Amino acid sequence: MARTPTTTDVFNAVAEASRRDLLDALSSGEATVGELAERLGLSQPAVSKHLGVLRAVGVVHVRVDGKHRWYRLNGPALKPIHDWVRTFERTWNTRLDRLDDLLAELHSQEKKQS
Amino acid sequence: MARTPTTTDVFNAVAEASRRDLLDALSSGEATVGELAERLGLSQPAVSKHLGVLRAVGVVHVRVDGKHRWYRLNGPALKPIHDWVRTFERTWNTRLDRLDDLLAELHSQEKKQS
DNA sequence: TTGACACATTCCCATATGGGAATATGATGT
DNA sequence: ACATCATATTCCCATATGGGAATGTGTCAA
Repeated sequence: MARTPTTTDVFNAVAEASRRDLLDALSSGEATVGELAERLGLSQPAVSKHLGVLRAVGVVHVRVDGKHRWYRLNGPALKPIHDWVRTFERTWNTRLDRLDDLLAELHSQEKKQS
Repeated sequence: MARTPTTTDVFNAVAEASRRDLLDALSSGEATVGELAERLGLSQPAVSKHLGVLRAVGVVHVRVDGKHRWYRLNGPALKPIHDWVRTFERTWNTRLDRLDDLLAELHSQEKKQS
């Protein structure tokens, strides 16, 4: 057999750096194919295809609006990756590190609410 | 161009399910190629090749011991994945969820120390 | 209807894959 | 030296890739 198809699961879909870049770009909100193409310096067909893969594994959703297509991030689809890699977290993170992380996050959350 | 080579980075190396299985198996400690092959039901050459990829991206290390080769997990090499996917954590996790996670982990750590 | 626009799809190609089978390498025991 | 064991490597092949170029599709405005 050949290599596992990119649309098999989120792990394979996200292996490609351009697709991770697309998700990063979408984390700030909805975006159009053209916008993404310009932001990432990719051709329009390239972006369309990458978004097709990301859509196939459910990590992005589309909203059709006239001749535009608004792509939106669907974060929870990335959870399997998080859950898996989290198993190994203890190999580099101590409990105190994690507490620091949590406190830092609580702080940033407080800021956003003020 | 073709697809990004598996040895490019950890993301690509870990996209293949068999290689994730290998890492899972190694999380309980060092293991031999033969052991891994039997545990995962893979052929010896297959395991050797997969380990080669994992080694190329630094997520496993080898220790030569006579005619045996003890492979060992190098967890921190997975951190880039964790760091990246963590950016999206807030899309599915609330602060309280994370607190629950932390408490659960502290509990399990306490158990291991008794 | 026609044209312009925003995307999606198709066709092309060089390239790497993972798996099996076969073979090479290297260390050990006799 | 030799046979054996544990791994690595090579050769094979079907298959999918990502990118560019070209083309198809659907929507809007005049």
